[in-house]
Amino acid sequence: MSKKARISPRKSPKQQRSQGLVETILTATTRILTKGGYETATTNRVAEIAGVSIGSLYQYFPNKEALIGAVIDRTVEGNVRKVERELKKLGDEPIEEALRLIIRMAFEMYMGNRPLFRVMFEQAPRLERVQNIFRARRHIAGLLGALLESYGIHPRNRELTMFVLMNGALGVIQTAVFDFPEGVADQDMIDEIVRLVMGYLKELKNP
Amino acid sequence: MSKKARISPRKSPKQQRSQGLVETILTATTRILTKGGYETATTNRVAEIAGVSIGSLYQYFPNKEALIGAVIDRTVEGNVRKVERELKKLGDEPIEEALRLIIRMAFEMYMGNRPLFRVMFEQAPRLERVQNIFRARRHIAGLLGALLESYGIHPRNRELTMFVLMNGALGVIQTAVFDFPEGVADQDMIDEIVRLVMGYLKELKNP
Amino acid sequence: MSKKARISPRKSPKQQRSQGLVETILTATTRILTKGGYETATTNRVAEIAGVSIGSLYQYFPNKEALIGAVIDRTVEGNVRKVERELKKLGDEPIEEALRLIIRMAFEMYMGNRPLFRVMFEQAPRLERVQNIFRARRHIAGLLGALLESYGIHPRNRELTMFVLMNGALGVIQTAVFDFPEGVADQDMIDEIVRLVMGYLKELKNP
Amino acid sequence: MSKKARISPRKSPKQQRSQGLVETILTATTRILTKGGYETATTNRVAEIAGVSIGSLYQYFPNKEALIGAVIDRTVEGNVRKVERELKKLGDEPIEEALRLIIRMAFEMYMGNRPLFRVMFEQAPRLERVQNIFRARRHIAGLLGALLESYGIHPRNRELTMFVLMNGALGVIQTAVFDFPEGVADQDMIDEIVRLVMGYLKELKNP
DNA sequence: CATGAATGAGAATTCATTCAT
DNA sequence: AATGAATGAATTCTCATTCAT
Repeated sequence: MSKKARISPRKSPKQQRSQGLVETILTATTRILTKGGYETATTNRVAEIAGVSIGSLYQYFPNKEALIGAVIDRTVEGNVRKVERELKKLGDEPIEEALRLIIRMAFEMYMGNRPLFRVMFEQAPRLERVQNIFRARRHIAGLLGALLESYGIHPRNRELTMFVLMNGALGVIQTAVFDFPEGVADQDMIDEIVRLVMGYLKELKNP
Repeated sequence: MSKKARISPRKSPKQQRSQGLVETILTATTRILTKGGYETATTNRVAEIAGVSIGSLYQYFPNKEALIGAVIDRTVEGNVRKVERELKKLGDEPIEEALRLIIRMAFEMYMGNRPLFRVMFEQAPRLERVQNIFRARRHIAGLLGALLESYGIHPRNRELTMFVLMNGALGVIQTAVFDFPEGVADQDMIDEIVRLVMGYLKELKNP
Repeated sequence: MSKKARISPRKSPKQQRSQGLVETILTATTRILTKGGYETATTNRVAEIAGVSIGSLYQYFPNKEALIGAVIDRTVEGNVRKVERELKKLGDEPIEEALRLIIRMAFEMYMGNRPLFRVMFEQAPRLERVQNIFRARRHIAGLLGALLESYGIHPRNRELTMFVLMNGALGVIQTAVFDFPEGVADQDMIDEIVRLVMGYLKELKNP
Repeated sequence: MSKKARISPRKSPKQQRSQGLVETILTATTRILTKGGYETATTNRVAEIAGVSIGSLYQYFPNKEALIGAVIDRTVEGNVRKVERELKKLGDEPIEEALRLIIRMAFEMYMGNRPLFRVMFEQAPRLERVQNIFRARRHIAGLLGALLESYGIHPRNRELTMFVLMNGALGVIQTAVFDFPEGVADQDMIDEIVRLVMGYLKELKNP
């Protein structure tokens, strides 16, 4: 039995019925993953919760990896779209305020999906999905870079700068999601991350 | 009969022979984990690679979780000790230089153990080892806090500050470990993280 | 996740194929139990003998206990039904003759299933099946009590009387099954048990 | 690895130390068997409880079967001796009273060792120990036969009579040990068994 | 003789995947 | 296409037994 299986969906479902099926399955998988983690997400259970036969599941996902991978992709894409939407909403607020809004959004996004993020982080490597995740991050970094330019900030090495800025902030958020320091209010945490980012930006100007 | 199995080693190996055995098993596990990830680390395989019978393995680790947990603990402890050692070596260099040294050390530590860190981050939650990991982080954060104080830096909320500082830097490093930006030299990355941290510290003084 | 596993069948087999499967598995288990005792009845062996995959076995029995338990239940129920059938056949023969028929039936039932009865007695306690067995015994005791009443025998404490009568007779039969006295004909043994029971009944009348 | 192992002790221990060792091991085994049943009586556990090394245990018992077998033998022998002692104490009481005393003794013997008797009944067959048990029963049946003769009772087929008498009474007692009827006093149960036996004896005289 | 660390065959159970209907 | 019963390789873990010290 070959373990080297395809990771992309077996067929691109074009008919409505299939579309719905795929959607149902992905939603069920996401829910199970969110509730019980990877261990509880057996293919049979997914099919059962989705109200679909296990055979049908395998009609659309050649194996479990493809299924989990699709969930990750869908989640990542959804998040990217959400960020894009929020960025567009931004008006002419001062840079610090804009960053605070973005950071709060990220904070809430992670906090609201703790278990799923955990699974994503756990399983993405095995599933060769990390690249997708990192591509998404780079995409968002690009958007943020443009935002900063619009505020007149032109780092020497823009890619590197955005990498540090974004992953610095996310590093704090991610850890906070798992091990939030006692006695600290969410708001204070967000303020502090803003400080980290603002300090970095100032440092770039006057090193 | 409790199915909630012990997570600590079954017997504390006091005799030389056993000491060696435990060591051998942990080393083999680490190697397998490093090479092939959690999925490849079956208990039988560990025993085989360690050149030990499966029975002996279970003589010292009541179940697989305890084994993996022990590996995580051992690694965490080793890292903590290493950091402590490096911190002691620090002399009277300017603060920026001290931070650079510490950041480089962390950078190299992660880079040199990529796969193991991945497994640790993956499995720690299931094994209730996260607390150990975070405790270790907090311990180091405390040491770093003391270091900063020795440089005359007295944050208002020291715990929160150290949390942000440390996890901000580690966030960049961790991501870099998995997705290093192309065309960037290690040295540049380290410099940039130093900038992130220094900017944050200055921001604390003059907000 | 409860480790206290279900003891009842995992799914109630409604389709013909499954019905047959469950039947096949139970029959195979009974045969193995009869031939080699509990120790030889490994789940894998049962599956093999039944010509069924081990997976299928676990599809219908959540664990080994449930399997053995089902065998015991099935056997007990079968025996009860058999006794009921025989009791119905009874006509207007004199009481002694009626008892002789019943005793002979019990004698033959035990004799024909020696090893299975042994396993049942061995494993029933662990499997919490004893209650079922004793309930069955009490049920039959009730039927016998009614029979006696129809012959004008009204013991003071009917439950106790039936307990002694029935288990007295069964005690002899059970031992005989394992250690039949040499030089004694089955018929003589049965006659003697009838004497034991008749003597007891007379004693009740004229103590 | 041969499963057909010796069942008799590996060596007959003649030295005091060994005698004590064997005794200690048998006692520990009995205790474990009594408390937790056969499943809990692993050889390693027996050795531990006995305060003896597992190696020493195997010095005196070639395998587990021999160990359990020895426990059964010892228990059976002890019981036989106890019965003999009690029988000797009997004076010139009327036969019914003598029988009552004996039955009460048997009743108490079983009641006081429920779990051990259960194990004996379970494991004896596998261990080819049944013969010993039945031999002991026959021995006691012989003594009881002599007792009856001393009361002027001369059954036609003495062996068969004693078989029925003894196993009839024991059948009631054994079942009572596991499933005592509610609302019945021990004393009443014993009286009823006496009635069963007395009725049988009368039946022998005037059929 | 005693020790107890070491052994490894074998048992129960799971779950991704297939395929006859 | 859909179904879900059936499959069986693979995994964890136990415990009787051995043998070097």
